[in-house]
Amino acid sequence: MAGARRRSEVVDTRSRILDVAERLAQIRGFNGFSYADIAAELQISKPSLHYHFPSKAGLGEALIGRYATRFADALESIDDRGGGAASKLNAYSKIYADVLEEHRMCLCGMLAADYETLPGPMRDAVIRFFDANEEWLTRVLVQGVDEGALQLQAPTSETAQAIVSGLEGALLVARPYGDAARFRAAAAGLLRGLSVAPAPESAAAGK
Amino acid sequence: MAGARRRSEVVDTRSRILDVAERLAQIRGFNGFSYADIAAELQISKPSLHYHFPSKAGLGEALIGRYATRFADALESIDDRGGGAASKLNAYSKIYADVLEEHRMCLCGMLAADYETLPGPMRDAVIRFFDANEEWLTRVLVQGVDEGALQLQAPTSETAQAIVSGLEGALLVARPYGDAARFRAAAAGLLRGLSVAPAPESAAAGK
DNA sequence: GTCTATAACGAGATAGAC
DNA sequence: GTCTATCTCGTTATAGAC
Repeated sequence: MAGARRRSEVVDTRSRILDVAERLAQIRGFNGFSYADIAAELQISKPSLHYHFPSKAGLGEALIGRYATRFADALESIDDRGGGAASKLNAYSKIYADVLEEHRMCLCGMLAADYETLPGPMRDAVIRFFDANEEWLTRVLVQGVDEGALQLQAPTSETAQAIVSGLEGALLVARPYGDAARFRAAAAGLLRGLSVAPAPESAAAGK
Repeated sequence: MAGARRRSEVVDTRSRILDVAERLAQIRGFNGFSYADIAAELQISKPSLHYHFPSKAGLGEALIGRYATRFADALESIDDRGGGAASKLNAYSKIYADVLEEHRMCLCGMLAADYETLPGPMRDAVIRFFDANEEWLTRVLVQGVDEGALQLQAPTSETAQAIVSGLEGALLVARPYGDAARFRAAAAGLLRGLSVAPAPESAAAGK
């Protein structure tokens, strides 16, 4: 029976720590929050945090790991839903829009800004996050080209890179303005011009 | 004769402080460097820095002010050089490429990430920087449309916003990879697809 | 203008009791 | 697992001599 009912609370303390740390990291950057901030919000002591995450570097690794897993799940769920490449790209863009809705930056976009100050393992995980996004996008773009739904203006992998960085930049700049419309305009223009050159028959649909 | 020959040194101490602080802010973020870092690099004491810039918030304001002025000068210089809208947009993109060459992020792109932690005056200055960039880009896009050299796929001001955020994002993501080609690919794809839809006669040039 | 010395605070982290 | 108490260090900033 030892360990029979781990995680019996409604939400795990470890998870609640990660939730708070994640939000703070997305809003203030990895160097913009402290154990004291998390402790105050969860009303526990700093040493309790250190019990769960001995070092902030380790906390940071756990943060990216969970975020990347959740992101990968979201991409898998888009695939499972089926549909054309254009609708998948719109769903992809919506993930970013939802992040902005909470007045957050993408965690890994924020960590890309903090990159020079991050411990090695966190750096590697940030790179892996972008790589995974680009691989998924590349698959979707190839599907779109095969379907005849997309006409790319540049090599597939470069287009994937431009989409990732374009959406990250749209988040980065829109957030100070607190303007979701700003993000939508940049994202729509990006997808339209860069890759979602719709097949002629749907060109005037405008939806 | 008092004040007859201010700034007699080869380079002003104040300017040298700003130079070092600027580079550190662009690479590590505004919360990622300290007075001690600047002092060590210039081999002067921390209180000497405080003589020139009593508070870090003031230093930050001076940082953005000088950066924005220099940026505006660069844009004016592009205008003075004359040429078509497409070549102006390429020159604009090159400003960003040159920043990446020094392994830096755009100062205001970095400060956009740090935005929530910045003092009010710095926030305002960051917004003004993006506004000024978009105003200049809007003028260039209008020129390009008038010339018949550009065909926009979205309203002019939205296209300008997408260019700024697209280039900022391309810097943000390319920097961790240490890959200038990554930036060039994203920037080229962005300009081509978003606005620099070249007039039919130059479409196949590919230079 | 630049220095030494120091204040005042917040950071990440540990010891050890409960 | 959580706590109080504490450590050590780095941070911005000031006092006051030169």
